Amino acid sequence: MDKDQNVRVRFAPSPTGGLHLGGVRTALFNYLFAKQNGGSFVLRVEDTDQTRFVAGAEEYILDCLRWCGIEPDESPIHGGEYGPYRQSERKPAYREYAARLIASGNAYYAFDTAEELDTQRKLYPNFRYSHENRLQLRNSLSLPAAETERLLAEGHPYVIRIKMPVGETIGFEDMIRGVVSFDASLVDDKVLLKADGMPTYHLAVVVDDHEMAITHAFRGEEWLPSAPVHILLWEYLGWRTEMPQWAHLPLILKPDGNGKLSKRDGDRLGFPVYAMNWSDPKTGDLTKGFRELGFLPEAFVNMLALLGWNDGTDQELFSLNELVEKFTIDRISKAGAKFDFEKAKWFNHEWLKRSDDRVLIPQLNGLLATHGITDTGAIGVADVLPLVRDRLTLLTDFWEQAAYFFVRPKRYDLAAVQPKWDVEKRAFFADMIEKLENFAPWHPAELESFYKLAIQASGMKVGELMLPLRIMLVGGKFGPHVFDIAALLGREETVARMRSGLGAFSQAAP
RNA sequence: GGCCCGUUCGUCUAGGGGUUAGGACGCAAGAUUUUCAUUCUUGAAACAGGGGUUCGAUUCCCCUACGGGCUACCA
Repeated sequence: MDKDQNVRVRFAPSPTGGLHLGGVRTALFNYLFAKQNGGSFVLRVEDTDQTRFVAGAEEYILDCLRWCGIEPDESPIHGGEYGPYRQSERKPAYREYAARLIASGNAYYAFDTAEELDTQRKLYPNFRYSHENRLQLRNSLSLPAAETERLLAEGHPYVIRIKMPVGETIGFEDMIRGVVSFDASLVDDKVLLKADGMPTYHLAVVVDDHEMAITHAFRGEEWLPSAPVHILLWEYLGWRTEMPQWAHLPLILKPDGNGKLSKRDGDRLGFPVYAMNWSDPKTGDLTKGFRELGFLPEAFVNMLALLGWNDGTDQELFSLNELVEKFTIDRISKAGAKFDFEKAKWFNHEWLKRSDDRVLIPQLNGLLATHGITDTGAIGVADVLPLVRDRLTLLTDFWEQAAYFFVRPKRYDLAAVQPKWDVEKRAFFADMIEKLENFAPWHPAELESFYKLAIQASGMKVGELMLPLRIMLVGGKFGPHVFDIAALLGREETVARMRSGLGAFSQAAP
């Protein structure tokens, strides 16, 4: 791979909906390679098919990339020297090049209707529009020139197809897979320009990559079979020496069973497949995203990068900057990888443990706000975070791990207290509440020894009196050390919670 | 069916002609924690099969099997 100063790498999604895991990873690898080589990362929108264009999708894609820390150098929104960056705005160019291909004899007009092609497909199970049958079909190769002229003049709908050669082997060197070759006569005459005048991906990607001076392109492995068509177009258009270097990335597969990971798998197995929430403006359907589930972008990016790439050491945790520094194409694996949500959560746990408080606090305040807490009062997220951070896998776990610092327990895990609750314990707590009202200093260690001494004096077991206290303060059998909690809650709040807890326990099992 | 790509623990993977085939997730056991987690330690767990080449193949070659992708006027 060259360290060319003019490296230009593009990511060209179709804006038809949310950005799928595979899409984000493709974008990431494109970005890493561009940055590593001091080049430009270009976001181009392949909105070829107007009927499938979804409002807001373009901004959504950009937001997802930004959340991941990827800022394009050029895009429909940023602009740039090579614009426009929307395929729909580049329409005239495609027609022109399609015409050029016809003139050079490498493409032809085809007038076959959808029905006619359907009939062919029913007649011949393995129908392919190719050199084997193109002379029997209705196109400018089979029809007399005059007839073609007439059909065009009368405005009959037509498509333009590439004329694949016979007996040629088309090969190229994939940056990941090495030499890949195809027998051109086995590839069909793909449509390049549709009846509506819009290009198919095949024509568009070649023309756009050329006009945008793209030097390297990472795309999913599903594109490998159409590579011969693209190579031929680069050649027929006279640009073969300027063709970008390609890397076909292995696919991300379903965790169970077989096949490509799809949006449905997420719904079915209970994990997101999109980076961020996406609500389809047409159907109103909401597809959940990693961000909203409580993933940190650092963890998301890290997880994605390690799905099919590693640096050859045992290191698994990488920041985006480290990835830029260490990324190498030759360490991308060739085989598809099954997505593992458990591992994804582990990455998040690790990133949560090592993220700076200043990064987490605003996000956690945002989380509290979604639960209706806009003013945390005397105790802030910053006070609570050190106590619970190691217990978090997702950012959103903060609510169940720490909500009791901000809101008094609404109900108690009575089942855990009831069986062993008795008059003696009730008396102990009544007494303890009184004593605590005057106890100082209000620190975890002092509170703990004071409490334990009182237990000893009562003759009861320590274990039996710790759990009820915990449940009074937080409501259940969870949370950090109970005296840390009491210390942070403060005297007034601790005593108040003990009072109402004592009331509830006594009522349930007097 | 045809074409293309692939195949190391359940999963993500390291390795590479001679290794006790390494790590991570998950799982199991133990320790710590008078809650629940975290953490720590330990354990079970893999080279798809068959032929070559070779003193020696998991590693290189071929075949088979299996998996995946593509086979649209979708990208």
